[in-house]
Amino acid sequence: MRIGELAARTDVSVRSLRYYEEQGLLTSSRSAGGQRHYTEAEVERVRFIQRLYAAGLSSRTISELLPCVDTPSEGNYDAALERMAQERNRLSEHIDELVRTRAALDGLMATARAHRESEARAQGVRHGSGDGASAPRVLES
Amino acid sequence: MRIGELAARTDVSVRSLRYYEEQGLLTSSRSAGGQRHYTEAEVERVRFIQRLYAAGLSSRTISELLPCVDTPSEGNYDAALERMAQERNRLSEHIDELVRTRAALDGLMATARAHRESEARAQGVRHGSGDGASAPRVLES
DNA sequence: CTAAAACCTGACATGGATGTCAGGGGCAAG
DNA sequence: CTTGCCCCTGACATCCATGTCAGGTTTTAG
Repeated sequence: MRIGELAARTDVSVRSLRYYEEQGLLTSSRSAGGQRHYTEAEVERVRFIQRLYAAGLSSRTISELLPCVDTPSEGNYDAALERMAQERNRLSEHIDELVRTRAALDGLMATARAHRESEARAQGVRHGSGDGASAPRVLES
Repeated sequence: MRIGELAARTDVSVRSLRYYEEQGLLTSSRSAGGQRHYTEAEVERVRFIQRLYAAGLSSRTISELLPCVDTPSEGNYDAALERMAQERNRLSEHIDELVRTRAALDGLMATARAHRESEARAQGVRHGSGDGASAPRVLES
């Protein structure tokens, strides 16, 4: 398939696909006229690349990882494994942090709801300035 | 405390703290000479801001959320709640994606280990070209 | 054959958080 | 007062994935 179709099927812009190739993350065969051609396999590969990007890996890191996927050969196992383990850790930490943030957000929402309801209970209150209470303490880790 | 101390205690650069203020995420009182002064409360606030950044919220989004934390008043609850719910979803999706990516990484590592061992078993093999097997299929979602 | 659609390369633009530098004050200790 | 350290503003730099535009070629449909 040509680049446009790959782009459509992966929801990644044509621009980005060319960029991936520039960064050595993706390869293509070329037609006589110089146009890029891809096989089905590239669809998954692009999705995988996107996933790694979403995980916060830089294209340089990705390009260090992919050779191991491409051409498993003795040389790159150890280095790649270490690299992957390292990124796995980073990723886990990041996930934990996001989970904590989500919890904080939940706390914030709960507090907001509670405040809204207490305000609703005290009907006919003075408008516009709330109750003057200090900010809800939802910021702790 | 002055900005340098806040920076040290939150592990956020002085530059960034000023930037937060510029974006309306943080306020400070000023000394006669114009220097920023902060209270203890700001330490937690900065940490919270960092957390939201880490969760992928933009400073604009954060600044839409924080007023609710600061001055809970009728007007901003509904909007802020909706906003928070929305960001919570984004966050959850993001987390799921990262978890999937981590799983994919685990698969990759397992495959790499397996290959290394199978190569170790077949001792004295020709060096440098692996076994010519096609790339491990670890890319599925 | 021709026109439209898709592709090519190369270059410059963007956004967002942050780094960094310049030139000038504030403030405490000696 | 002076020295040293921290602070101020403003501006420009950087990184990185993408967007976008220009000018030209290839492919495909009619």
